[in-house]
Amino acid sequence: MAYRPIPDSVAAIEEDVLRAWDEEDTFSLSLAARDDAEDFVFIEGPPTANARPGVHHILARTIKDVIARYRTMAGFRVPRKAGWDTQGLPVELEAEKQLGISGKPEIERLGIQKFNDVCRQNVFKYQDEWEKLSRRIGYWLDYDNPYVTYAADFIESGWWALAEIEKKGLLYRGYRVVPYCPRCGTGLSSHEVAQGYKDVNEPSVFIKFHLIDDADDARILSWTTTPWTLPGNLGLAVSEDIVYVRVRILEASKHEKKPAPQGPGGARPGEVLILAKDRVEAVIKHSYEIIDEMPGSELVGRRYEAPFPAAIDAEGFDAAWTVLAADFVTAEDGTGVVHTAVMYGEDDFRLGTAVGLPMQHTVGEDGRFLESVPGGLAGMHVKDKETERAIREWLVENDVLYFREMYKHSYPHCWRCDSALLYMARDSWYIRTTAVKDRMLAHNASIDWHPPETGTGRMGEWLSNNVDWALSRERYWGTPLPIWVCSNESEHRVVVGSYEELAERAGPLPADFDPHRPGIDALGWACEEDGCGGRMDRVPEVADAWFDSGSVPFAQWHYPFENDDVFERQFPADYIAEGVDQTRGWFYSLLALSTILFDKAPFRAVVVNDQVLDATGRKMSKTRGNAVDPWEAIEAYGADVTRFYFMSGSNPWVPKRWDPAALRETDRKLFATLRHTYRFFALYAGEESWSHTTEASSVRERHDLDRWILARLDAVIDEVGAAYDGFDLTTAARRIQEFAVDDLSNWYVRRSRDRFWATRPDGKPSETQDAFATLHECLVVTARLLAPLAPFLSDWLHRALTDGASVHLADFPTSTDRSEPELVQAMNDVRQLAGLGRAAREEAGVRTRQPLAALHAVVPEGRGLSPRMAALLADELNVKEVVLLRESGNLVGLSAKAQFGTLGPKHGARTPIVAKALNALPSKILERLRAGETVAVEVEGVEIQVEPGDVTIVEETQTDLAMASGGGFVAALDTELTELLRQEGTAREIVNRVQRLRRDAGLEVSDRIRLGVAGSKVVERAVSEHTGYIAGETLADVVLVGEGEAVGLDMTEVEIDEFSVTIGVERIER
RNA sequence: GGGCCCGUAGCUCAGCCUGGUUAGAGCGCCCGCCUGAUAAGCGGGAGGUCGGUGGUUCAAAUCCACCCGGGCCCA
Repeated sequence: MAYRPIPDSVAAIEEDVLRAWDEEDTFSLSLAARDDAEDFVFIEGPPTANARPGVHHILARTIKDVIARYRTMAGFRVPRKAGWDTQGLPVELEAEKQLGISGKPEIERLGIQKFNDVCRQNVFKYQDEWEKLSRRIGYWLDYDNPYVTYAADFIESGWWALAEIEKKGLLYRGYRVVPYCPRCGTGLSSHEVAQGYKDVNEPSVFIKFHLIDDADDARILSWTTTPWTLPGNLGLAVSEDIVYVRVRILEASKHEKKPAPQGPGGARPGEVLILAKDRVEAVIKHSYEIIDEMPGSELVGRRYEAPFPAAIDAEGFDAAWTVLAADFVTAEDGTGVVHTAVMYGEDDFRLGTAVGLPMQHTVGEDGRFLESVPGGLAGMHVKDKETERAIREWLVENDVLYFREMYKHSYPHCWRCDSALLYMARDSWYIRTTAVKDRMLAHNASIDWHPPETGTGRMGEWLSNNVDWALSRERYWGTPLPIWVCSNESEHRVVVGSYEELAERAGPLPADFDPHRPGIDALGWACEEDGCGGRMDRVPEVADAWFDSGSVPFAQWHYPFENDDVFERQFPADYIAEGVDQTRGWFYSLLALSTILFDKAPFRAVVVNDQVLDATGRKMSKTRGNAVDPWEAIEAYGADVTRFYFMSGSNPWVPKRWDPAALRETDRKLFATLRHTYRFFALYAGEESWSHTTEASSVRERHDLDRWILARLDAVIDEVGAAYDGFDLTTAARRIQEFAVDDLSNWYVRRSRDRFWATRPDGKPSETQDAFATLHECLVVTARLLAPLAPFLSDWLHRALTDGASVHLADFPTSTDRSEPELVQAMNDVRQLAGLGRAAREEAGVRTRQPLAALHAVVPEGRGLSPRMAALLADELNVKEVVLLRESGNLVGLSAKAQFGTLGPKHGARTPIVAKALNALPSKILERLRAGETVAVEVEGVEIQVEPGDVTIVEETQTDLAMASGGGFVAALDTELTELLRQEGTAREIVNRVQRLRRDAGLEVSDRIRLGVAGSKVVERAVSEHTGYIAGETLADVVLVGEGEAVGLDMTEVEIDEFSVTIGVERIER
């Protein structure tokens, strides 16, 4: 049969394969083929379909795909449901942008219904693009039946989960300080905050709080990096254990070169300031004297003047504007006195609750100061530059600013809209994840993390500092919280766990019920508590979108309302794979919900990938304009190459630089080699009319090269299988590449070339069938090994080699018992010697085409070189014979290399001296050691027993032959040229020139020719002596030597060394 | 301030867990070779204080401590 010619272009190959997949629906077939098999469960982490996929998504999706394809081939059924994350802030932001509005008031003015309609339409704005890219890179997923987080079924499962959480008493409403985005108008969960830390340089201020009724008229000095919280100040926290001092400002500045204070504010000579003793040096900019020292406890209870007196009505709160004791205060930064704004800090809020401070806001939901705030600040946005200036002016006017300086720190920003977050006390719904912290830690420890340190470190550390999950979002497009609360008594509440339950209470629902706002907001009923008479209304919030993604394991099946059996089978998942940024994102939300609802780890294994950086190692970002378009990459290099590059370059969890040079290299190295190897195979299988239905001899009877490459193949099958099993895709990729390039192409095919044509020049019968059968098997198996990583070329090759069967429907190869350790070792030795022999040739300046008489070789002790191996080596190096120096008895001396591993424990500090002595041992003693004797040797006056294992003995040679050595091997070439050798060399040169002429003339490899050669006597004699050889190599039926003979041939002049030769090649028509 | 990762040749990375003699690949560069796969392939060479300092040890890229630089994540 004829094997298909392989297209030159990668794109053509990949398009061929894509077409085949579409036509036969290979993905479905691959699932159907495993219908009765055990499930290997994968969950697709849902991408948000409201942004274009980037090149890093190829990395993440490749990992997912490789493992799924491998497990399928290994005998599992691996269903892969696509999924889309469709709710939450990102979608709302996109809608706002499209509608040209911004912020909650404008949304409500427009109407929630209209707004949510736009959200819904926008969700799949980029879905096509995601699907297109995913298909093109060969990421197999069931895109026809995806789970969609906004679907009513999906949301109902979420409701069920929340009702369960309520039943367990883990759902509560709390007034807590949360990171709040004033632009989005919602609090963020801790794992969202985790996404948005940025380094900022902001003003921090040292404030003088004027004590009331103080003998020195002293001011307590406090420090804050958030001046906007000062109007909300209600207390000053000190530590009872820290020592505080009163310092009096003297006239001169302490820092002569840099007179302080900088900027406005400052302190007048004679003014008395109070702060922690340890902070004086760092904080006080003037020269000063310490006039008193006291523990913080002495300050507690003192009253001071409010910096913004009217901002808060503290009538009836005795603790307001007093010094308070708190255990969170340290003297490590600031002044050892912490300004406390009850509503704007977690510690502050806790302290305020404890001592009874008023809970009043000075900042509104929109991030602007309320009317009560003096100084013209009302209505100003707290984070604006002008606001900062206005606050500063107020502080200066009221003589409370001591010092202002820029302070660099990292501060959380909204991960979507980039606004600086404000810590604000908000009413919010929580899941009490802290109640299951230990269980989460235990489950996390059971997960097979790749790499492990992400599990133990990043995730583990995070979990041990777990805080309750702030679940609610005061937004519009999301899973509505199914919580109905009584208008009379907030303790009367119902968490609705299904639409059926809702219908029972609120009346029948339409068939196509949509649970989204605002429709759901209108549903209510009379409070069911006896005699209450209140009305049950839904709380206005929606759920954090992470709640949706965390619900995927059950909600994708609409569990528990249907598909119980599927869910049971598919939970927990066997593996997931996402970016490291999901540690506190999806990985966490999965773990939290799974622990609360099922007390199980939601996935058994996870492969974490890091980012893809640009070529210079910087993060890719749209704003920087250094993001690589995934389509460009695929057009330039193909999907296989891109996938393989990501997998083979380094482990997925190492940050990667996008390296076009490495991509090209990947193509040239592995993929081009495979294409060439196939082309070679197909060409000669065609010439020799071989097909894989041809009977070959049993492996035992085959040539050394065949048995060797098959032994290697088996070893590689085991290594690659084990690597895939262990999620070690990088090792799998590298092992395959080494085999395909180094072993198969660069040695097996290279050494076997002439075994692929039946008419061998030497006239001996060849084992062509065996060679074809062996190469065919190697190619088929390599395709299968490679299939998960490079699904395109592997499938193309597999189909071409096996009558059209897709590689993705094949089983993963298993090794058979064909290992031949001695043969593999011997072949390694030969390859070592071949390398050294080439080096020796280069040393001697003798080209390989010139035959030489002999190679004198040394192999490491205990190893030999069979005649067949020697012949192989002789052929490779173009020498007449290979002589083992040991056997020829020539030129061999011995030298020793001390083995530190065994010597060290025996000789301790004397090891280096002993080693030196042993390395100098004479051959006579080494002979005895080699024979297995233990020998007594004197080292610096001390006799030691040297055992055979203490040294490695290497054979050495003293020779004037061209030689190279290394690793216990020596290759020495006899470079003396006899007349015969010269002639033969010339004959080979002629062959080489003729082959070039054949190719230049566009001849087929099997075309027969008439050959004419003319030149000097030396050349003509060489040709005459080797006519048979030349004819055989060049497929010349007729060889005409000499000017007079080669008449009628079109002669070309070529150079061979110093001779000029004319050669004529003419195809013989048959 | 804390957690995790990384720092080895001009570049991209192995090796480190389990210490052992002259630290390996690939790319790039220089030189050479081969070619019945050929806009390929092979070999050789130059190139490294293994981020720094200290420690443990007969012996440290490897183990420990501290520091420096980079990244990610948090406070």
